[in-house]
Amino acid sequence: MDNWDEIRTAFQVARLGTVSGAADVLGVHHATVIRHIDALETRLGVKLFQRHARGYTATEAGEDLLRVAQATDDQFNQLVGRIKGRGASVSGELLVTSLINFAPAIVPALKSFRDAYPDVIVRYLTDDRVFRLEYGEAHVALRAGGRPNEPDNVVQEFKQVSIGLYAAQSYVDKHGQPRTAEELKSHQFVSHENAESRAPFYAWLRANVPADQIVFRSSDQRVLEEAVIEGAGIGFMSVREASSRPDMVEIMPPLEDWRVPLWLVTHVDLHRTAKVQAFLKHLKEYTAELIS
Amino acid sequence: MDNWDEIRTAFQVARLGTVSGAADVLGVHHATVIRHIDALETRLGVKLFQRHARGYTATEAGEDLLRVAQATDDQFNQLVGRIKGRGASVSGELLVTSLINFAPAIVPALKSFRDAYPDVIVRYLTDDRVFRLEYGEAHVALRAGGRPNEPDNVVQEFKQVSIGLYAAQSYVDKHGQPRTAEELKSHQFVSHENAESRAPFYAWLRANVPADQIVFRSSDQRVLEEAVIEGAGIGFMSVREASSRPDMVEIMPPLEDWRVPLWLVTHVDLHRTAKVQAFLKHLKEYTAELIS
DNA sequence: AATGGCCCTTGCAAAAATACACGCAACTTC
DNA sequence: GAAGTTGCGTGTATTTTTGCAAGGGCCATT
Repeated sequence: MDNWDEIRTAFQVARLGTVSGAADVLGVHHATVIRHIDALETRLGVKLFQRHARGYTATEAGEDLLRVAQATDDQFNQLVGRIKGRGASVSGELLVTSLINFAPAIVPALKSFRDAYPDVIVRYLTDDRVFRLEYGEAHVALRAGGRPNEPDNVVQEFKQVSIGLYAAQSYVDKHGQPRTAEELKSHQFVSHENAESRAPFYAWLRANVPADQIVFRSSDQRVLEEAVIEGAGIGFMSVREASSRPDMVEIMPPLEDWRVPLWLVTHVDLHRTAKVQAFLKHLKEYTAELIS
Repeated sequence: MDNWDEIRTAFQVARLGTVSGAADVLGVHHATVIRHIDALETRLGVKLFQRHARGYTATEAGEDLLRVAQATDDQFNQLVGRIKGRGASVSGELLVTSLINFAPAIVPALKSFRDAYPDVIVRYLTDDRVFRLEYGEAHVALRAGGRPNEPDNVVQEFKQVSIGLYAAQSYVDKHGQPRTAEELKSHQFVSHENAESRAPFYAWLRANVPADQIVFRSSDQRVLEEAVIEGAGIGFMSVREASSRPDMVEIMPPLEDWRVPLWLVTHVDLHRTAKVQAFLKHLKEYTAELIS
């Protein structure tokens, strides 16, 4: 059955009993209604209406169509109500994604958001791969590093994470605390597996510390943090993370250059929706206590 | 929600995930599909799909539409199946109408028809007024007298009822049996209330018997028959009806002129349907034993 | 019996929807 | 990485659909 519009036309004719009445309701010309009915009957090979001087009377087939189309009309009206309401209200699912590193900061924000909008079901996805907003994999993504520039994505600068150089108290007890840039070069370091990491603080490390002093490498940031905490060497850590731990020793004051910008990214098609806007607003207001 | 076709288009896009695929299924150009989606989204004010290089991915609203439209598609397909099946098979209601006089003849035919087609529900309507086929009041009408000539009605000649002039044995016992036309004029007659009745045998009566000899009148044919049977006077009765009663005396042999033609009338919109055709065929085959 | 109103029907012109064609971007494969 | 495939986006021409207006039938009322 192609051409649902003809069914809709026939529905109104069956409901109202006249072609003229249906034409008025549908906002089209009488002739159009007649042509729709004729086309539908021809395609079905069955008369849907009996024509007479006072209008159109539905046959059994027409009555059957009336019942089905009435249900359809109701369903569609409800659908439109839901869709329009969904656009205006904050409900349904909210898919947020980030690197796993940000989970400790994001999760409380999500919890708080859910408290504010109990109709929302939160799904927070983390993975090493970058989720593709344009495939509908996420509504909001938190990205770090260089400004994302995918087309069709709306990018907002969110915050900058201050990064400092730290060692565990146990490391300092054992190896001493470097005081000058020259002393640094003889210390042991923890760093990222990928030597060409684009992060500015890793670039700084490559420039200021011999490669053979980097004694512990991993591809996972959480592993690197653990290594520093365990005293395996000197390494980078967010200021916020380090200050929440009692036994971290700041080796150098954080440099401007080391700061990592964070970006909130949404797909352009979803950016305007009330739900996404509400979440972005909530996240920014929550920001005071935010981000490791 | 106007434009159900756009919902159908969106349904296929949501189902298949690509505009091109939907266009193939729908048998239209992919540009048409894009325009439908754009129009629908503009009207709703909500994005139904996220566009990306691999196709279209449904948003929440799109998913909702998909579910509703899938149900609608199923409903419509079932509807088409029922309607086409109804056209081809013999089922549903069959509305037959006639004057009450023919009930004794019609009812057995209807019974036999129902035995042959058990899926049919028979409704047999009788009334003094003429049922209007064009309003869908009946599928098949049995009419007597002059050939019906309403437009849009298909008229078939069915049978002719032979009418004779009869009296009850009790009447003959009391008043004797007239042998000549002259003797007839002094007998008592039962006739129709409406003196101008167009039936040819009543015209004959008016021409051959003085009005004041018509001593019993009624507007109901069944009453007139009862009157004749009770011996109230001489009256017309179908040959078949009279011959089924033992105590009827034929006053005159039936004249050619008195024969009443019967007509089977159907509305042109219904005449071609299998159900009506089956009934007409059945009725004609049943005709051997038919019609009082 | 005549008349006005309502409604359907049909030919023709205008308008709208559609197909076509080309361009572009992303992904796949060799 | 270069060529091929797939799929979307948009301007233009064509086809289809629609609106218009005149015609005719039926019904109810006068």
